[in-house]
Amino acid sequence: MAGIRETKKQETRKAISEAAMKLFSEKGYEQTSMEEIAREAEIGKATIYGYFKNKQEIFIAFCDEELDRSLEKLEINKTDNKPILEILVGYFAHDFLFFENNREFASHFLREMAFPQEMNETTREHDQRYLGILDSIICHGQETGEIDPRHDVFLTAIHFFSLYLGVLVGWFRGFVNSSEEFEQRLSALFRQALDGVRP
Amino acid sequence: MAGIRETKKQETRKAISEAAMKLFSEKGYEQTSMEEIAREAEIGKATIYGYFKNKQEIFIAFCDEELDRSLEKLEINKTDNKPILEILVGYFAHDFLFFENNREFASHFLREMAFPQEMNETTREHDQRYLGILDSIICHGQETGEIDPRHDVFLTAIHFFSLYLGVLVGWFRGFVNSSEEFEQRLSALFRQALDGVRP
DNA sequence: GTGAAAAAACGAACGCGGTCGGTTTTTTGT
DNA sequence: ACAAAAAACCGACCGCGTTCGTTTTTTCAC
Repeated sequence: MAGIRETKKQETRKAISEAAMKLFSEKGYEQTSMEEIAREAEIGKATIYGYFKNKQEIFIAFCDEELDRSLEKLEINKTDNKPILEILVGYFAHDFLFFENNREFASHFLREMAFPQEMNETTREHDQRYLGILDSIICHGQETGEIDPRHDVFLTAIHFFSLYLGVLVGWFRGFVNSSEEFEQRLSALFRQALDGVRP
Repeated sequence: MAGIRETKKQETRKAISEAAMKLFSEKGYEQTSMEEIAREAEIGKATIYGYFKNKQEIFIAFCDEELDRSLEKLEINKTDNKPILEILVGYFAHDFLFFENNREFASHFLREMAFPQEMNETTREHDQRYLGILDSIICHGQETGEIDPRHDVFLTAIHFFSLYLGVLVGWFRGFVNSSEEFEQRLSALFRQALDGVRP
């Protein structure tokens, strides 16, 4: 039976992933040791390294799943007939929800996402997927005539994403303190982006 | 003589700082151990912890000095009579120089700066100083009539800073690969911010 | 079935960041 | 001048992430 090994391997991987997820959620990333994860998954500490390159990678895997779930939801209700400003704010506000509920995770996650130590395939995939959705929102805006079609779609997507990132940083640094304030700032910046700041 | 202790203390601190700087530059942050820093500074490992809270903080101190030097230069030649776009791009391009020449540092530094584990006084000071300069550039733009004075100065400063951050992230993720490309992207985004993206 | 090769699991050990307790050096007060 | 207080210093140690070498389990040709 060529399947037994493979099945067991997948089970072990899942056990590690779930153990880590549980402990990370309960006590935070730093406060969870590899030994505890191993104990929870009922395997030896060293065995983990056959499945994940290091502790950080277990965390990233967890975040990836979370992000996947998050992106799935987003891809569904993007065809609304709302003004572009609302769609964009809604998109990022949804994204922000996860960060707000998992501040410690968010810090780790964004560090890795914004300034990765090494770019791997998964990371690149996420980039593409994330920016792809943004692109389609911008395109939609061009179709409804809310955005000038002469503007490069990718560049414009980057523009709005940058503003989101800026507000996120503001949140981490204590300039923004609630989700209401978050959306408000984001709206204000997006309006500037749409209308420009020239007289 | 109340001076002997103080003098020696300063000397030791400097020795640690210089030893760390030297080793970080030579072999990178991760590859430099506290023991090596201690050996280079000709003190015991534990002594370092009387001067710096942890390894990260030695690094931050180094970056702070570098940033100070960088900001000093910037504050001087801001009264040029160039168009606002050029001033802004010049401002950030100058900032980027340091990152480009110290990529590994930059990654660590920006992680800490954008998503700090804890906000301390020094960090807040830098925020204020950095945004203060940006504020004054924006004000200058309002005076020359290039920026609508009805826009909030702080918000507009955040806007341009966010775009800079976005391009930086792009650089780290491999979307931007040279300082020329960097300035080009930045200019394009700034132009969008100035003129808006509506038809 | 059987035995050898391949894969997976893991106990033991390593390296490094960080801490503790005790010793030495400097300052202070008389 | 000299003890007592304070500050600086450091050897030894701890905990954790990661690696190594060995043992156990699985596979598969015969």
